[in-house]
Amino acid sequence: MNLRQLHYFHELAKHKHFAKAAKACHITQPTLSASINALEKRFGTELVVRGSQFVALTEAGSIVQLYAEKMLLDEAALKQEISAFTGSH
Amino acid sequence: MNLRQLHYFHELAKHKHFAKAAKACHITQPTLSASINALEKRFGTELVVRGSQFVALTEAGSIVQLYAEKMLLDEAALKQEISAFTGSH
DNA sequence: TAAAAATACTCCATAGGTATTTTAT
DNA sequence: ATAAAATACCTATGGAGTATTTTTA
Repeated sequence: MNLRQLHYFHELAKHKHFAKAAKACHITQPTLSASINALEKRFGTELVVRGSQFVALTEAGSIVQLYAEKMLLDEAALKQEISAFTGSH
Repeated sequence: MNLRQLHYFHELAKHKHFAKAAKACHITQPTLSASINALEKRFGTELVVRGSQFVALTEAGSIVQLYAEKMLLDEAALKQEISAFTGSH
């Protein structure tokens, strides 16, 4: 599990479409698929329901989404604080 | 920037000693050094003061430490929630 | 049958290690 | 002199891509 995977997962949860999420992440669809698969393997549970008209999150997926959002906001805030710091010196 | 780097950094901030922190992370000292260097390069600022009797954090390093602690706790909580979830089904 | 995701590969970047050197006590 | 961190080098894993196949609406 890493922040990149959480970012990709968050975009997938938002778009509910692998190819569109991949485009938003500036990567290809197979790369996004592989990343989501790796995350599911790591957690030992499926995070998305595949094969229907739209992609839905599983219960576990919803939990991941909540934490992903929070942690990605923290990541952005940290980068912001550090860049502001370096900029002022 | 990734969670692994934040974990290593957090252990370094705790131990104030590269070799001891590396041991706590179950990696070697050069690997920890490289990871910290990569983090500093990414942020464009030094995070630790080197070359004295003890390792101190820079101002930027203190900010990183705060976020690292928070994000690592979130990571642990997420893993916990997911494992509890998978365990119950 | 068309679109969406999965699969099968290939390639490169980076995280890891061991051995060694440099640098301060 | 010794201990701590840096550097040099090598290896392996994993994240990226392209091309293709499978699947389902």
